[in-house]
Amino acid sequence: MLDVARAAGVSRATVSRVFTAPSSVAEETRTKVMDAVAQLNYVLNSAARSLRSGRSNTIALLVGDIAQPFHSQLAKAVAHAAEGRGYSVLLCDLDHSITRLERLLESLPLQGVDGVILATGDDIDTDAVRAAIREAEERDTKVLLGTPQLAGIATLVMTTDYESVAYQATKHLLDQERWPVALLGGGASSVLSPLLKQGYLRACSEAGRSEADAILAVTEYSTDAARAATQGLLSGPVRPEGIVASSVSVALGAMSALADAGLGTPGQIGLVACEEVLLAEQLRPRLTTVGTKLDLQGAAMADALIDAIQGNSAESRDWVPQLNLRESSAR
Amino acid sequence: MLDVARAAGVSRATVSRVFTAPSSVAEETRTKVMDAVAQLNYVLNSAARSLRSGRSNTIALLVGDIAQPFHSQLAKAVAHAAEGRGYSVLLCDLDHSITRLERLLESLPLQGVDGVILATGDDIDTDAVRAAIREAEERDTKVLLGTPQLAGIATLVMTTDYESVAYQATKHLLDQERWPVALLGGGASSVLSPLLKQGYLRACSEAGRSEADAILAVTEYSTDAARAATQGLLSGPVRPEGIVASSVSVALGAMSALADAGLGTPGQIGLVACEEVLLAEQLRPRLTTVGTKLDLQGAAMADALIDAIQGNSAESRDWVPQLNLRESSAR
DNA sequence: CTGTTAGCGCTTTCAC
DNA sequence: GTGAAAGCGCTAACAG
Repeated sequence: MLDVARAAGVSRATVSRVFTAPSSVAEETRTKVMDAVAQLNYVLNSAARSLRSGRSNTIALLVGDIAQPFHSQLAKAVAHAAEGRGYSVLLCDLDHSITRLERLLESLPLQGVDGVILATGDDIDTDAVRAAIREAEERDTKVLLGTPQLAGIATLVMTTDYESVAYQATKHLLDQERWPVALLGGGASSVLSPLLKQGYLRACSEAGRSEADAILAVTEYSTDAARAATQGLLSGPVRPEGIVASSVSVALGAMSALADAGLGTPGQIGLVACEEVLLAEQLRPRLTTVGTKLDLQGAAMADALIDAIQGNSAESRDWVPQLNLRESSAR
Repeated sequence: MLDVARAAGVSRATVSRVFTAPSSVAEETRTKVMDAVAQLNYVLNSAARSLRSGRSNTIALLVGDIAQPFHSQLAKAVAHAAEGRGYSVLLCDLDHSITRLERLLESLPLQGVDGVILATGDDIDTDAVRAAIREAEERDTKVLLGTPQLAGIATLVMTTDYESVAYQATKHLLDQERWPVALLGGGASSVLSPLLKQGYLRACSEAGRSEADAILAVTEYSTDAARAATQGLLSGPVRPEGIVASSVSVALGAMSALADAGLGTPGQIGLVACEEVLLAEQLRPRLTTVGTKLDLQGAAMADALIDAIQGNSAESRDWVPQLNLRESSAR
């Protein structure tokens, strides 16, 4: 830095200012410095910068499972938005482990990340997590929650309205005169389950169907479990004409079971998944979904978090999902 | 740190040594320090540490497209292995842009990452990339290449033998007495294409099929393009009895076209994909693949890179893929 | 608008 | 086996 300063005939402080507060430096001086920087191929040392300023220009992205399309698409959007604003993204895969989450939430702020995005559908409401989030915020590490849980506790929340997701999915099938319609998924590990159930039941009752006739096929969020559950449904006393799958994995299980039962062709049993991912377009039949645009939502998450970090006002937001009509629910 | 030192009745230097070279500190002193650390809830400041030591305990993972299952599964494995060794992972999505790659390769080493894993199948052989890798190595930032390209240039290379992938996939179909067998995919943007083609042709010629009878259905690596290409194949003069799809996306396109043509049921046209991902198990028909175990390969990548960073001997390796027999190629 | 100054918290010789 | 001392490269008051 001293070399640059000398080459430009200024002090190191001025060189620093050119990077941190360009507007506070005279136009002319700035160009001189920039020239010297270019000439000497100078780059700021980020470690020194972090040490001195207390900011690392790094955010951590914590996801339930990066191998899931939903999370990897979200990660992509977050990474691009962050890069655009000069931030690096630390990838932390929780692998559905709450212990790991607690550990990360405790260590990351001390590690020096400026912010954390927490995106998972898993149940994470423990004392340790609450305490860690509170501590993080006290240490001036901003936390953005991408889950309906713990909403009050973090400065920023950016969730999807999952009640509406299931409502729209169910209503769509009911509007096609399908009945019964089953809700598939909703294992206890996910905090989305009760929300999806609410939306499902609301659509049912609005359509004049009693709760007693509703079919809640509770199953874990794995494809295998969902396939088995669907098989049970198909061979049960009342075969559903529509299925609302709580995730894409679950929908894949349902599709398998339908295909095995010779019901794979669109038009017979309607299927809607409660997540919008690229894969939906690549399957056959193409999968109807209800969900938000992940690229927009991910970018908004990064932007909001970085705004908060930089002291700009940032707004929490509840995202309204949309129906993406495709073949799997064609009439 | 001073607090800890005082509480333990030692100097700051000793506290530091407890973290950096525990074996150089007397057993007794070490426990005293550890106790003080626990008591005071002390954590090393990573920025200061990086500044002073010149190491950041951070590696960057550059992937062609994190939204692709192949890359997100790899990322998961890398993240876990790195975490286990005390390293953080910076996620960089190239989004298939070589400009972005060049920029990252130039900036990351200066940013202070200790190592870089570059995993993409795209063609990245430009002067700028070669220069950037060389410079990175000169700056003591280790580079691990997860691509068959530029092999000589980086200290570490960890590739999959894609010639063998296509060879095995093709041979598997030929062994089932299927003919003709088409190779689907292989657009010019991917450096894997020529390797896959080689393996495919080798299997054909070993089975006594002449190159003239081979079917190379060149298409981009997108599902839509692959579907169209498969449709062309099915309505062409010689309908193939087997298809080797160069990626899962391509295989999805082929599956769509087969389903549309009423050939979706296993047993009619055999399909094998040249990547092993979790999704293969979730589809119906389940997709036969040839590929390596991504969790092992990703972990090995992280381990090798970190070994190299830490000055331990690290070995490059060419991974031998395996056939994962599933329904899509059932007889 | 620019320079001076005083560290940020840690590691690492070098003595002892 | 441990301590003293000297910075790593940068930023942020504070003057001017």
